[in-house]
Amino acid sequence: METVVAGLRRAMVGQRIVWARLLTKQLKKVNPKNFSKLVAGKTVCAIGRKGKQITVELSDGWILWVHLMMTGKLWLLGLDTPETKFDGAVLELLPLGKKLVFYDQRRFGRIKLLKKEKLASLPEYARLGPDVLEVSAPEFVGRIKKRNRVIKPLLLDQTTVAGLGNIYADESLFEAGIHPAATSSRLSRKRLRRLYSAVQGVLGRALRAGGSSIRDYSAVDGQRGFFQIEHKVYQRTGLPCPACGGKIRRSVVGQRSSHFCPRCQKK
DNA sequence: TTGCGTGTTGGACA
DNA sequence: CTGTCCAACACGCA
Repeated sequence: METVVAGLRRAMVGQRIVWARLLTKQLKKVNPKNFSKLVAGKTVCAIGRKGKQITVELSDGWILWVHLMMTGKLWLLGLDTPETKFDGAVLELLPLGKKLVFYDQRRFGRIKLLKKEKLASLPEYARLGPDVLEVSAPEFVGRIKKRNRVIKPLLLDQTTVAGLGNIYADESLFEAGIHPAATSSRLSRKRLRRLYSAVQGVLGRALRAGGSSIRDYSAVDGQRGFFQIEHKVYQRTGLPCPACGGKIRRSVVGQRSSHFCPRCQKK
């Protein structure tokens, strides 16, 4: 996410949108036919991110808000790149000479067009806890400690902390030696501080490696597979634990698959 | 052929 | 407050 946003920011800020097209019917208040009229001629003045939500701020105070969900992508592609049936929105940028494409195979992703001052009251935005890359250790520990929930789903709950997904949650819990089904309120502050360090360490390494952690995740230019992160437990069911050599197990916790080492990770 | 699993979230319901 | 089930959707894979 952060890598995607950084790439978009580098390329898009200051660019003028000369043409746009909306192909999804998601924007109930915006007629697809008027979409281009609403955004064309505007300049991109900033790209923001909180948790997994991305904002493209335009020069007239409107914001294009995007959540990529499972399979959404934001790509900067050559103007001659053919359209696909999974393109949800397209913005043509000059003088860059590329188009920003919101591509989403499974169509879970969401986009909205709203005034800047309405962002804070957007329910899904207002709900978010502090961004995981900005939260302090004491706040992280406090927010988890005061809840009485299974730790893995609590980490995935974006109101706890915004930005953690299934892969990094599994990797972080492994790094911290905490079982995904452990109860949040029963974890000692010491272990939660260790979890905080693990989260920051895992995310820091991922960022330094270029951000992508999965096979078909792609950089903004659509090139794929450049930066592969070695997962220690995620989708390594049955393989040896990198720490103790025991078998990594998979179980479902809070309706999401979880990968962990039963020997290294305790409740 | 069929069913399962996949990076996410929100709503209904107990 | 907490947990569970399901839905949105397309596709790879055994």
